Amino acid sequence: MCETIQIRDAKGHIGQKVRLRGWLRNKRSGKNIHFLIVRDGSGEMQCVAVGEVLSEEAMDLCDRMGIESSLDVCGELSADDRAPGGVEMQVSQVEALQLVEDYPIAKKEHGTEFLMANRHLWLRSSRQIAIMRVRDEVEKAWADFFYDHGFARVDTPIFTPNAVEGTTTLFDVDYHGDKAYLSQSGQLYNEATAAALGRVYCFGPTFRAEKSKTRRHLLEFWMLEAEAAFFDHEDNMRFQEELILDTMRAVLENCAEQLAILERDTSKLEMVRAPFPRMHYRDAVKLINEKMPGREGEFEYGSDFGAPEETFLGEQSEQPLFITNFPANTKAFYMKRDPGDPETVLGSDLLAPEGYGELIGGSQREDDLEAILARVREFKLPEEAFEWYFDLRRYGSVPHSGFGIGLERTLSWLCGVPHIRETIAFPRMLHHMYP
RNA sequence: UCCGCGGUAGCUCAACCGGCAGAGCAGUUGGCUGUUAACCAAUUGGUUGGGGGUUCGAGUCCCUCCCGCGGAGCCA
Repeated sequence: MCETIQIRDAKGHIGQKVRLRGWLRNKRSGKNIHFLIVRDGSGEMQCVAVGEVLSEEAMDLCDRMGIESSLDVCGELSADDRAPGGVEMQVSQVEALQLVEDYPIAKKEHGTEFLMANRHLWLRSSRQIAIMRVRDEVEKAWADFFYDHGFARVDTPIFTPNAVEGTTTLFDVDYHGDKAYLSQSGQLYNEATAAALGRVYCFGPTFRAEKSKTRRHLLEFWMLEAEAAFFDHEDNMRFQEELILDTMRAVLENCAEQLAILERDTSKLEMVRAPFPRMHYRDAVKLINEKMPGREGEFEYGSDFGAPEETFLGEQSEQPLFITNFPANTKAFYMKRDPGDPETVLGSDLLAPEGYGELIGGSQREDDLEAILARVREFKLPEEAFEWYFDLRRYGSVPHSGFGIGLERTLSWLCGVPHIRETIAFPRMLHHMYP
């Protein structure tokens, strides 16, 4: 038996007889010849089966083998321009692990409903495989980036005892008689671990029970949240710029093939440069009221931007855009007020270019005990639940900042995928939990 | 939750003013020595989302429920 290889390594085995194990992506047949397109997860290979070489039984097997049959083939690899990818296999031996005759997903178009109901099979398509590869690349890039910058990954709990924000909808679960909530952020815990390790981040699933039904919302999504002691608002934004640039570099360098499958216009990514433009909330409101088609003069100072405003602002520039200094009453209680502009906070949202929406939300945190107590009271939050958090302001409080970045939204932008449901293997959406 | 659109063959869709429910793909059978979503020919396949109503007659009109899609709201 010859050596089993992964298709991605095929170019290094030209002239050798090798073995592939995988699934039949597609098949084209002529008299006495079958072109088996084999997929093994790492790539695709055209395997040519001809009657002159194979037994009658083997040719008959190829004839009966349907799309997504699992198979085991051996043969010599040769360079051939007629093969997609430039390398093909002359099959000398073929075995089916399982013959499939009725694979539900056809080669032609399908609707969203059908594909979502068959998400477990849809994942086998080239486009979905490409997106999952980019996702893997981004996760690796993030892990490397934070490690290289001295951040320790300290994961935060998913069960949490209370609602951090009064207005937000959380999923509740029975915690042996007590009510617990699924985490919507590890931020407060990050502040505790940052006081222990200096620079930390957590990365995990985040749950939001809002009844959002849009192309950029999931009920369960993955968020990376970073927190750094002694970072101020400016340090925080500069660090976010570095993260975005490094993520983009990793994807452009290592996922060119995937971006090509996704037909992503990479020139749009290549032109991204730091520093990203920064826009004061007040100026963003002014811009919307002066320039946004159909909404001139309609936007009220003091409210948060909706999806159309975010899209409009994102489209104003080819660079990611920081919106800073939101009015304090629209943002979370822990954000520090801007001493030079006390109605606003030292926080920023980073909007992706091309209208892909908000990627990052970050801020410098309020580090003064009296100020944060006042904010908790102002927001009518249960003080006793935050006692441990106030301790962080009682024992060695320091200026610190952090941010959260959504993995799926980052992928939507990098991959040029308009709907977030394709950026996670099994999306959890409003009224949609199967498979 | 609200607004809009939709549900017809396994899949993607068509069916004019209410008048015999149709095509492409898939499947099946046959053909083709190099295909690139292979191609060519033939062929199978229907409780038109469920329930109720109007009508001589309903995929089509009305009521109602269910499901999906797009958007809004909501949303560190």
